[in-house]
Amino acid sequence: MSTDTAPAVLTVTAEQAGGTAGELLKAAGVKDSAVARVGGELRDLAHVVAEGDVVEAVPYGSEDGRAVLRHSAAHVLAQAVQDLFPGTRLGIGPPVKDGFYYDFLPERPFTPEDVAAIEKRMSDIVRQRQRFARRVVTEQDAREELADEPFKLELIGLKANSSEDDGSSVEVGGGELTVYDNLVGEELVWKDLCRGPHLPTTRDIPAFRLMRTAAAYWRGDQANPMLQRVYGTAWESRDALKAHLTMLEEAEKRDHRRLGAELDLFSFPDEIGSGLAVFHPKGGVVRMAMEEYSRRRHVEEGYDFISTPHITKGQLFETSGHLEWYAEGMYPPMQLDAELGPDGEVRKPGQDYYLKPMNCPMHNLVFRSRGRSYRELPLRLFEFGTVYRYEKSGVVHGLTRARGFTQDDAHIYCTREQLKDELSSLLTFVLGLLRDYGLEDFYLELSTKDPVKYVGADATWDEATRTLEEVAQESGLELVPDPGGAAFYGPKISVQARDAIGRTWQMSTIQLDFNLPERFELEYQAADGSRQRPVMIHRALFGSIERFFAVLLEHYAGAFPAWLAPVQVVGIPVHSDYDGYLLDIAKKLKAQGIRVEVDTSDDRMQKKIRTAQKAKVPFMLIAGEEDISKGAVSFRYRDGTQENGVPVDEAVAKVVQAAEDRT
RNA sequence: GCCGCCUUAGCUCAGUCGGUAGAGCACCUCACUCGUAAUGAGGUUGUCCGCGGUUCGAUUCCGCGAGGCGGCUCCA
Repeated sequence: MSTDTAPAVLTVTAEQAGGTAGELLKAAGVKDSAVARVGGELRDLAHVVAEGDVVEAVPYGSEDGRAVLRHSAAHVLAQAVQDLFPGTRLGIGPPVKDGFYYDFLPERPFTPEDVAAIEKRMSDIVRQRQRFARRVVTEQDAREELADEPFKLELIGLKANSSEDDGSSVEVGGGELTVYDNLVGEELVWKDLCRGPHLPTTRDIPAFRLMRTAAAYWRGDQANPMLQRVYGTAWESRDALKAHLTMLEEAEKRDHRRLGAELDLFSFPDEIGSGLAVFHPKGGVVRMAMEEYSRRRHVEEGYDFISTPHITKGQLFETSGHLEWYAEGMYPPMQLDAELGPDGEVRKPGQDYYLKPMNCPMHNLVFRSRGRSYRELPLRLFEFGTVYRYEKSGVVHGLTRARGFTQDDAHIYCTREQLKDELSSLLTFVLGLLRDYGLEDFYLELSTKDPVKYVGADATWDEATRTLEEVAQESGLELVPDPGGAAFYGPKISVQARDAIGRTWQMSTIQLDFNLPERFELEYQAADGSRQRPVMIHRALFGSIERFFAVLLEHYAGAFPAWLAPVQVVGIPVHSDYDGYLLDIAKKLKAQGIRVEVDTSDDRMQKKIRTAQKAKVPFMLIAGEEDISKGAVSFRYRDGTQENGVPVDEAVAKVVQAAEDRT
C-alpha cells in the first residue's frame, strides 16, 4: 500500500542551523516530503532546525505522510463548514484509515447538497494556497481565542490526560498548546486548536473527496451529545485516490448482501425478523459443502461430535454467569409451566427458558455427565451449534452480524501439561482448514489480560499467555499484540485473514477459559487418583458458518471454486436436438456427486452462456453436431477459455477431479 | 440503542406540485432451432412497507411502528 522507499536522512550542519527543515530537504533535492521527522518527531517543514538535528523526509505516500495530509484535509473541511455554516461548533478532526473526518455540532444536520457544497468550498480553499502557520499559545490565550468553541475548551481542559483512544490527541496531544492559523498572505482566514504538524499550504493536499456524513458521539461516549461527522478520503496523488475509489466500488460489487440476492443464495425475510437469514437452495448447498468438509476434517483431528438444544432453563446461564453479565445480549426469556389459581395468584412458579447465546455451558454438561479420566483427555467436543444473540438493531449487518447463527464450535478439555501441544496442533489445524477454503494470507492477534477486569490467578494467566505466545510464534506468522483485549476469563489468539482485495477479517478464535471449569466444577481423575480441574479451550474456526459464508462470498466475488459452487456444471446444447446428449452426460456427472444442470430452455445458446456466466458457474459443457459426432463436448471455463473436442469421459473426469481437489 | 437517510412489480429504479402508477431485467405464452455474454412479438405482476391522522380524496402531507442503508456505541 504505502510507497516507503528509504527516505532521505540529513544531519544539520552549523551553516544550515537556523534554516527550516523544508529548506534543508529542498537543498538536498528532496521533493516528496509532506513534513519532516526531526529528532524522531514529526514537524512542519517550516520547523527551524538546530545544528546536529537529524532531519528525515516523510514522503506523502508513507503512513505518516498520509496521516498528515489527511489531517490537513480535515482542517480544510472544518474551515469550509464554518465558512458555509457560521455558528457550527467544532469537535475533533483526526486522520483515520484511508481518510479523515471532522465532527461538528451544526444548527441542523447536513444534507447531501450541503456536502457537495462543502466539498466545492474545500476545493476553493485548496486553490487559495493558504499557509498552515503554527503558533504556541498559553492555556489562558487558547481559552480566550476559542471562547466560542465549547468542545475545544473541553479538550484544553483534558490536555493533561488526552488519549489516543478518542482522537483528542491530534488536537492537544503535544507538550504545549498550539494553534494553527490559516493565512492568505499575512491575513488570518481561519484557525484551529491543533497539535499538528501540517502540510505547508492547503495547495499541497494532493487529492481528496468527501465520502459521507454520519453521526458520532462526542468523544465516543454514548452519554455525550451526538455530533455530525463528515468523512473524507485523501491521498498522495490523484491516482492513489482513484485506486482507492475503485477498490471501494469493487468492494460494493462483491458485497455479500448484494451477491446473496443476485445469486439467489439467501435472504432476510421481514416476516422472520431482523438479522435472521434463510438460505435458499443454492446457498444451502454451498453451506452444506462447507459443513461437510469441516466435519470430515474434525473427524480426522480427533473431535467427538455432540448435539445440544437451542433453549435451556435460565439456571444454566446463571451457573455460567452469562445472565449476570450478558443478559442484554440475550433474547428475553419464555416463561413456562407457571400455574395460576382462579384469582390469578401463583400456585406454582414457572420456569424461564432462554435461547442459547453460546454453546459452552451445554458442552460442559456433556463433560460433566459422568466421571472423567485423564485417559480421555484431551476431550474435544464439537458441534455446529446454532445460537441467538439479541444484537442491537443498529449493528445487524447481513450475515456478518446476525441475530441467529451457527458456530462451528468446539470445546477442548485437557490437562495443563497437554495444553501446549494441544494449542500447537490446533493452530496448525485452523490455518490448514482456512487455506483449504481458499484464504492464504494471515496474521495472528494475541489478546492479553485486562489488568482490571479478569478472573483467575496471575500465575495461571502468565503461563497460559506465554504458551499462547510460543505457539503463535512457532507458526511463523506475524503476531500483533492486543494488550488488555482478552475476555475476563482468559487470553486468546485470533486469526485474521486478508481477502482477495486486501481487507482483513477476524476469523478463528482460540480462547482459554479459567472461569467456566470453576463455575461448572469440572473435574477428571488423574493418574495418582486425585481429582483435577481440566483446562478449557473454546475455539471456532469459521467463527460462524454464516459469517464465513459471507467472507468467502466476498473473497471470491461470488465465483466459488468448483467444490463449493452451487451449480458446478451447466450443459448447454447448441440446439434442442442435443438436449438428450447433454442430459446423459449430466446423469454420469450426478452419479459422481457433481451438481449439474442442463439448460433446456428455448433461449438461444448465446443467452444460455450469458446466463451461466452470470451465475458464475465454473464449467460449461457445450454440445452441438460437431461435438456429438466425435462423442465429445466443448469444455468452457468460467474465465471464457475453452477446450474443444474433449471426449465425454475425459470431461466428466476433469470436473470430478476439480471438485475433489477443491479447486 | 443513538443520529441521518431510505422503503413504489421477484430485482434495479422512474413517477405522481394530493385525483390509486411506469421502464429495463426476470417470469409466462407464441414464433424462431440458432456454435461461444442478451432472437422477436405478445402478456402477467403491485395492499406504492404497516397502522393512525389531516383531506371530498393520501402512494404523495403529518404522527407512530416495522424493515433497510451509512456511521456511532456494542460484539461474551
